[in-house]
Amino acid sequence: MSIKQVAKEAGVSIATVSRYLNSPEHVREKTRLKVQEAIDKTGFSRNALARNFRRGKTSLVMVVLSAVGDPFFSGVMRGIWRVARREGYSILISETQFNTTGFNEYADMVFSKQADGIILLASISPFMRDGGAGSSALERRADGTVPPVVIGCETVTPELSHFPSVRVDNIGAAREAAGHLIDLGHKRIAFISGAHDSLLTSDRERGYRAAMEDAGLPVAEGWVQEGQLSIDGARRATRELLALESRPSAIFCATDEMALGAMHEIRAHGLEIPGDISIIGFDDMRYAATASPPLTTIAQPAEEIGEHTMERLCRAMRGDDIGAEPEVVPHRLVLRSSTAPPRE
Amino acid sequence: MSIKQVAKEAGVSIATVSRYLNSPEHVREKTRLKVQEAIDKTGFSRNALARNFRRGKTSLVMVVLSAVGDPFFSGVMRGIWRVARREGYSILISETQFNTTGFNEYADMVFSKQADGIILLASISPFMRDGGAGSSALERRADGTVPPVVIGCETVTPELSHFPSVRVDNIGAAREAAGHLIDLGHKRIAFISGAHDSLLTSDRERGYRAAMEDAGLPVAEGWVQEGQLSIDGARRATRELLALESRPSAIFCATDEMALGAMHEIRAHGLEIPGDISIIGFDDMRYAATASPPLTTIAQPAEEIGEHTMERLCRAMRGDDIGAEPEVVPHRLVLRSSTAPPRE
DNA sequence: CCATGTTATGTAAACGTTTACAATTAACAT
DNA sequence: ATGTTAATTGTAAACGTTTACATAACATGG
Repeated sequence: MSIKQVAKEAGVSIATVSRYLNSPEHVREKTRLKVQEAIDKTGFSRNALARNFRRGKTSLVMVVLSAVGDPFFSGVMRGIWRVARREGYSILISETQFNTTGFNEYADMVFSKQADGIILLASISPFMRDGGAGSSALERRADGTVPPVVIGCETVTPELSHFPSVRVDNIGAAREAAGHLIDLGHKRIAFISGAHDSLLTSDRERGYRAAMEDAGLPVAEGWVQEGQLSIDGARRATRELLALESRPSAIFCATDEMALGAMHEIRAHGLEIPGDISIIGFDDMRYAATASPPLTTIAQPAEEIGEHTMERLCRAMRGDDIGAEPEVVPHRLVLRSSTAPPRE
Repeated sequence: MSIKQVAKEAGVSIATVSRYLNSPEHVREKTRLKVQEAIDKTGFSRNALARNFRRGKTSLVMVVLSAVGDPFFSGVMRGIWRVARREGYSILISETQFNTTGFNEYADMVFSKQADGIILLASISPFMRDGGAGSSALERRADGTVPPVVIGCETVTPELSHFPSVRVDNIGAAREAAGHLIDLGHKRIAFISGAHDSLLTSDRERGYRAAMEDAGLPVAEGWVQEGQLSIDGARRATRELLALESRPSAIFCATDEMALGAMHEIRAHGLEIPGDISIIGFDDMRYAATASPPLTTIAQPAEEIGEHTMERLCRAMRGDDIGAEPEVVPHRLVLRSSTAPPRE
């Protein structure tokens, strides 16, 4: 079962077996054969627990996301996996969903050697939730050590700005999305954001507001609604929007997920898309194209984001200094059929 | 940094510190205070690597699924997480997507202590891909040890039938779905399956065929198409179906994902759903309700499946004998607007 | 104050690797 | 042969915990 048995079986020392496993080129052909034979015979498989312990690394990377089900994240994940596999890492996933795990609890994971590094894809609180077990990683950085963390596709709060990120230019992209509606001739444009504390959508809201301002258009009372990043939330938000006396002729949803909800609600009211109301989303997730009508949206290069994020993290884990600058990847406006000039 | 430093700082032995961490009730109040103080002062956080090594368990469970993005799986994951968190496990996720990792490579993960147990949500090959590094877990079972594995929502091949599963009655449910179409008066009913080697959908196909046979309806040449479990695959399959001279008036898709693709293709041909063609899916994933028209489908209790699977695995990891019987959870036909009586 | 039982703490071994260093062997030129 | 160097193998310590066992401290009742 253990290296020791194999050594005995092969008539060599445990060091030789270990070497055979780690650098076979350093053991003589003849010995190699003996050892391999012993391994086959004993059915040995090296204890990863002991190995990782001895080497002081877990070979695990923790990925924190808000919802596994999100089709956009799944693209990012695929990119992460690709390089993880190449670099010999396994991926540990944590969903923040309802619980309010703070940043420090994740940082602690690397200090307590549960993972070698962390990728943050979700908005998490930069502060620890009170009552934590006396561990405060953010402060412990005083030791000089910063846990290897990379933030993918997420706006960074000032407190977390020590860490690098890989993302799209959310403000610019949102500006472009709103700009598209403005170019079509829309004047009454609403915005469905995430939650008020979601960093993810706050930059997009900023872009929306900037575009409106640039065009000299007002953002009327009630035109910015929270959609909770969910389908149902977006339906509620849309209902509010449709009840407004200055009902918008176009809605910019901060995520495709919410756009789907909005479209559903609009149809439920017997209105047409894009005839009565235009809709534009953000993410270009898998189901955007099969929506009816197919959804106009901003595409993010999900896999690329994943790959770059993981690559950067790998460098950080190797000990390289990767700085704290955000890496901006290109977005793209994807024109489909959910947007059109306003009717009037 | 280590327990040793804390011990020195607190003026106690390392055993006491360890006990303080694992069973504080066994250390005197006064000592507890000293130790806690020392921990705070040194900023100690216990090395999980060493701990797991010593205890011989990883506290990790590997979940194998075909695609993270699948909204149905994400429901299952949520259930798994809930009990994982409660039982102190973290979740390692592996996506089979393109690579053909076989069962043995996963079984090896528990023998090599990379994970304590495995949950299989995807169809994987029961055999090892050749060229594996001399490890054959399936044979090593001769040692009497069976790695703790539970199969969720998946039909089991004979080779894997040593392992328990938690799933819906796929045959019965598919029968019900096809039956619904038959009850509506459809006679020409097509079926879009997964891949030919996908265990997932083969039972559903069986149910479909059984229902057709029961009703004395023929399954004409070309009425069963492979949709590759993907949107695009389903679009291609649907295209084939629409080109048939005996064009079906209803299509039963083995998954909602494919149903979305089918609907998209049908609309692209200028046909109406359910007017010209009825569609029924399977899974009741999140986006089924927001499709246009909302999709009639078979709902599976995703979270419940996840919970039960994980619970059973926990028992297995604890060493209990959990048998190999499948646990069948209830499904439910969800009537929405994508099905209607045939026009003629 | 002693005997006794209970509870708290310390000592030291163990878990299965990896790896620095020492020791041996092989290879080769003299 | 003999020395010199390089390649291979062995010895043993180390990694940070947990835990069985031994010991010490304390409390209780006589």
